Amino acid sequence: MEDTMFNDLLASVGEAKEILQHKKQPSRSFMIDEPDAKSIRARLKMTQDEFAGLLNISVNTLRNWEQSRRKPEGPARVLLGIAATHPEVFAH
Amino acid sequence: MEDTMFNDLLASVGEAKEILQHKKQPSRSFMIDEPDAKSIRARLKMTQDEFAGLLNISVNTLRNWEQSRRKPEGPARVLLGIAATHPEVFAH
DNA sequence: ACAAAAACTACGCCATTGACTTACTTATTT
DNA sequence: AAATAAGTAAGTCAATGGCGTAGTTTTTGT
Repeated sequence: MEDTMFNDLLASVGEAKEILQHKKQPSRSFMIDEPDAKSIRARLKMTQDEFAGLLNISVNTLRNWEQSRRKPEGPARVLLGIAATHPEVFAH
Repeated sequence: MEDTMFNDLLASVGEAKEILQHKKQPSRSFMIDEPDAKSIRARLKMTQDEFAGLLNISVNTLRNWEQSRRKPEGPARVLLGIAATHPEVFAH
C-alpha cells in the first residue's frame, strides 16, 4: 500500500492540530467530559463483555466505570467519545 | 440531528460485535499490540504537547511512553491505533 | 551568528486507576 | 423451572498517570 491514502488523512489531522493549537474552534467537541459508559454501551447494544473487549479493558474495569466506583482516565474518555460518535472505526 | 446517521453506523458496529464474539475474523486488527507513540506522532508531525492533548494525557505521560519508562494501558493502546489508522476522527 | 524560546530527555515521588478475586442478585434462554 | 449469562458490589495490590525538577538539544527570531 502506498502512502497516498495516509496523506489524504493528514488534511484532517492538520485541522486537529489547528484546533489543539487553539487557532480554530472545534465545531463540536470530540471529547466527553464525563462519559457515561453505560449509556454509550446501551446505544451500541453490546454486553459488558463485548464493550470491554472493544475498549481493551477488563470487564471489571468497565463495571467500575458504570457503577461510578472509578472514573475512566484521559485516553479512556477520548476512546469513549469516539465509541459514541465514530463507532465505525472499531470495525476495521 | 436525526438518528439515521447513527443507525447507519450500527451496521459496522454489528461487524465489530461479530469480530469480538469471534464469529468473524477481523480483516486487519485495529489494535496495536505495542504501539510506538513516538513514530505515530512523527507521522502526524505533531509536537509532544499537541499529541498529548489529542490523547488527553499529560505531556509527561507521553514522554514516559516514548522513552519506554511506562507502557500505555489497554484503552490508550486502542486510541494510539486509531490515531495511526483513523486520525480524521480526532478532527471533529 | 547568537541569544531566546521551544522541544525533548531523564528520573524521583505519590495518588489513582486497572486488574483480579469473591460473593450475591437479576435477567435471559432452553 | 433449572441452567446459563449478565450485572451489582466491594476488598486488595501492582502499575500507571500526573507532577516536579534538572539538564540537553533543537528551532526560531533578530
